Amino acid sequence: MTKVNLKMVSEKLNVSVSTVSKALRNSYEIGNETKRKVIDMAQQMGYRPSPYAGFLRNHRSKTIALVIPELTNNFFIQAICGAESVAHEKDYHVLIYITHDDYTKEESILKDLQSGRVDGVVMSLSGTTKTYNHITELIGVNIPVVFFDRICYEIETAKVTTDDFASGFNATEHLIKNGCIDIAYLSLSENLSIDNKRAQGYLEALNKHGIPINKTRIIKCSNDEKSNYKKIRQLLKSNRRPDGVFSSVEKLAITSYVVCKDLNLKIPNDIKIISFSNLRTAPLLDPPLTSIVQPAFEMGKQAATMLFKHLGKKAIFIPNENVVLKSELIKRNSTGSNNKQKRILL
Amino acid sequence: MTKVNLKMVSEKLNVSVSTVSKALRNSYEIGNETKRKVIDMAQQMGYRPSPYAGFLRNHRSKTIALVIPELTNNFFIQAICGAESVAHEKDYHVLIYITHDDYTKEESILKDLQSGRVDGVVMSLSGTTKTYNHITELIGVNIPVVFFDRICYEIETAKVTTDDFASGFNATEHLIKNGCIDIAYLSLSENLSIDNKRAQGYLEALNKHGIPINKTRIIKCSNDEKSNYKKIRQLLKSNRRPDGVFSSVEKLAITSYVVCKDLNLKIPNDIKIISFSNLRTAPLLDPPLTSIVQPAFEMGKQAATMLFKHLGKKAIFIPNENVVLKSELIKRNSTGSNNKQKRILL
DNA sequence: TTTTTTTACGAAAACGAAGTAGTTGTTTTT
DNA sequence: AAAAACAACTACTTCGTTTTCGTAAAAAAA
Repeated sequence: MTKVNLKMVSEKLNVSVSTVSKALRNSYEIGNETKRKVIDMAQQMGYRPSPYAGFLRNHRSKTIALVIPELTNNFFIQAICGAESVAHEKDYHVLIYITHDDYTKEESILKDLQSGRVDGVVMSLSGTTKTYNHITELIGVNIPVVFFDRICYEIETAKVTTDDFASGFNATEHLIKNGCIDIAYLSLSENLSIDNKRAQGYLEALNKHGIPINKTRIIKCSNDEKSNYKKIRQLLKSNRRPDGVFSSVEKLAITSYVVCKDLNLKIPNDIKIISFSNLRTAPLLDPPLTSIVQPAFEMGKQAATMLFKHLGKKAIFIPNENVVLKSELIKRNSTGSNNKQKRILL
Repeated sequence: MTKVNLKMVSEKLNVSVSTVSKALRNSYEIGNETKRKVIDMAQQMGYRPSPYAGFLRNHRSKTIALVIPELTNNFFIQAICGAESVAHEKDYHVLIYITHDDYTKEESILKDLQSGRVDGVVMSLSGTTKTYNHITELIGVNIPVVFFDRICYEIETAKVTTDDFASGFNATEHLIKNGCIDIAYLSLSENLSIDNKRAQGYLEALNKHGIPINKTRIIKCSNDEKSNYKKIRQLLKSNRRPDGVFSSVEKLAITSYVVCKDLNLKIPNDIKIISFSNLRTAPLLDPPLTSIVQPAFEMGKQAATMLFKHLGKKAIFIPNENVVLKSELIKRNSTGSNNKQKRILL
C-alpha cells in the first residue's frame, strides 16, 4: 500500500483531479451526489493531503517553531506544554529546537527557519546571545517571532515575562527578613534580560535594608555543571561564607543543595537558600525549597496565543506588547524554620 | 524584504533558474565563474531553498516526529534530548506531539502523520492504547515507526527498552532485603508492556522469597493526580498498610512522598519507597529516593539511530530488533538507613 | 423558441526547486 | 576540413494541491 494522492482518487472515480479537490474542500461547485462519492472513496482509499504540496500554493506551513535554550529545566518544559496546547488547538504543528544556550546554534537554527519552514516562532534567548541580527533577519522575511521569559528588548514584537525585578526584590527581602545580612546572588548569564532584572531587584533590596553591596557576592555561573559546582563550593567553603543564597535558576539551587550536603552545611541554619524554580519536588526536598514559581505553562500559552493572533495576515508585523505575569513566592523551610509548611500542595 | 526564491536570484543575474539551481548544488554543468557569481548573489540576497518545494520532488521531508505520552516526566524529557541530538546531527527536524496518555489523541496524531509530513516516527505508547491499527496503518504507508520504553510487541519494528523485568525483580528484592514483607506495587497502566514486565518482576521476587501474593497490593493508578493521591492515601492510611512501596513511575513516588508527609509517616522507618525515576533531585529529597534510573537519553538516542538507519531507502521495512539497555538501581535512604549515601552525584 | 442563467464539472496554470533533455558555441579528434 | 566531443548554459517537465477560468448541459427566463 503506497501513499494515495488526488489523482489516484480521481482515476478511480473517473472524474478530474479538480473535482476531487473541490469536493473534499466542500466547494459549492460540486454536486452533492459527486461529493458523497468522492468523500467516500477518499476515505476508503485512505487519502491524506500532502501538507507540503499544500504549502507550495498557499504559503502556510501550519507549523510553528519553539526555540528553547534547554529541556532539562522544568520552566521550559511547562512553557512548551503551554505553547503546544495552543498550537494543537489551532491545528498547528510544533517543531522543537534546542539551542543548548549556544548563540551559534541559535543563529544557525534561525537562519534555517528563514526558509519558510514555519509560519512563526516562539522563543527564549540563549544565554550566550548578545547580538540579534539573526532574529531581525527572520522577522525581516516575514516570519514573526515572539519571546517569552528570556526576551530581547531591542526587537519590536510581543513578549511575555514575569515580574522579575519585583521577584528578585521580594526574594532578597525575604532572606533579609529571615535574618540574612550577607546574601550571594547566583547569576546564570549577564546577557539575559531576566537575569539582570533579578539582579537589580536583589541589589535594590540590599539597598533598601542598608546592606552594603559586595560585587564578589554576585557569582557568574554558566551551563557547565562542574564549573558551577566549583564556584558555589568555593563560595560556601570560605570561612566568610554568605548566610543566604538567592539562585536565579533552579539548577543552581540544586547544585547549591549538593554543595551544602557535601560540605555538611545545614540549610537553613548555616545558610538559607531561595531560588526561582518550577520543581515539582521542591516541597519534598531536604529541606523544602523556598521557591519563586513562574507561571510557566501560562507564559508559553500566552506567547503562542499572541503569535497566533498575527498569523494569517499577509505582511506580519507584531507591535511591541509586553505581557507581564506574576510569579509566586512560596515560602518553605530552606529559608527558615518559621516557614514550615503544614500541608503540601504539588 | 520578502522571501527570495530561485527565480529572483536568476533575474538579478540574467541567467536561467536552472543555472542558479545547479550552481548552488555545485553541478559540473556550470562554469566556475558563474558559480561564484550565483553563490555570492544568493548569499547576498539571503536565499534559502524552500523545504516544501524540495519535498514535493524527492519526497523527503527531513523531519521526524516524536510522539510522547507526556512532557512532565524526566524520563521522556531526557529521551527527547537523546533523539533530538541524533536528529540534529543528521540535519533533520523534529516535530513533537504529546498524547497526554490518551489513545484518541495518539490515533489522530498518527492518522495525520499518514500525510507524509514526516519521514519517520519515534514513539512511546500512550497508557490507554489497546489496539494498534493506527500504527500498522502508518507503517503501511511507508512511514517507519520505532518504539522506545512503552513498546508494542505486536508490531514488527525496532524497539528500545530497558530490562524491566529484572529491574522490577531487583527493586522488590531490595525492599525485601531491607526488611519489607508486605510490598505494594503502584502500577500506571495495565496496558503498558513495561508496566506488566515490572509487575512480573515484582511478583517473581515475592515468589522467590516466599511472600504470599496479595492482589490488592497492586494499585492501579492513572493520569489523574487527584485520584492517584486518594488511592495511595487510602493504601497508606489503613491500619494494615504495607511496609514497602514499589512505584513504577516517578510521579507516583512523588505522590507517595506527599501522602507520607500528610499522614506523618516516616520514610524509611514506617514505610520504604523505591521507584523508577530520572529525577535530578532524587538524592536531595527527604529522604533521598532509592531509584531505578533508566538510561533515558541513551534510549532516545538509540531509538532515533535505529530509525535513521532505515530512512532513505525506497520501501522501508524495519525488521524486529530489540535493544535492551540496563537500568541502574541507586540505593538511597528511602529504603533504609543502611543505604545512606556518602557523596552525592547528580 | 430563443436567450440567459445556473449547475456541475474539467483543463490548465500556478507554487519553488530539481533534474532531463536539449541547444548553443567551442575545442578536440581523425 | 569534417566529425565528434565537450563545456556551459536554457527550456521544460515533474512533484501534489489549489484555484482560476472555461464550457457543456440543464434549467429558467424571455
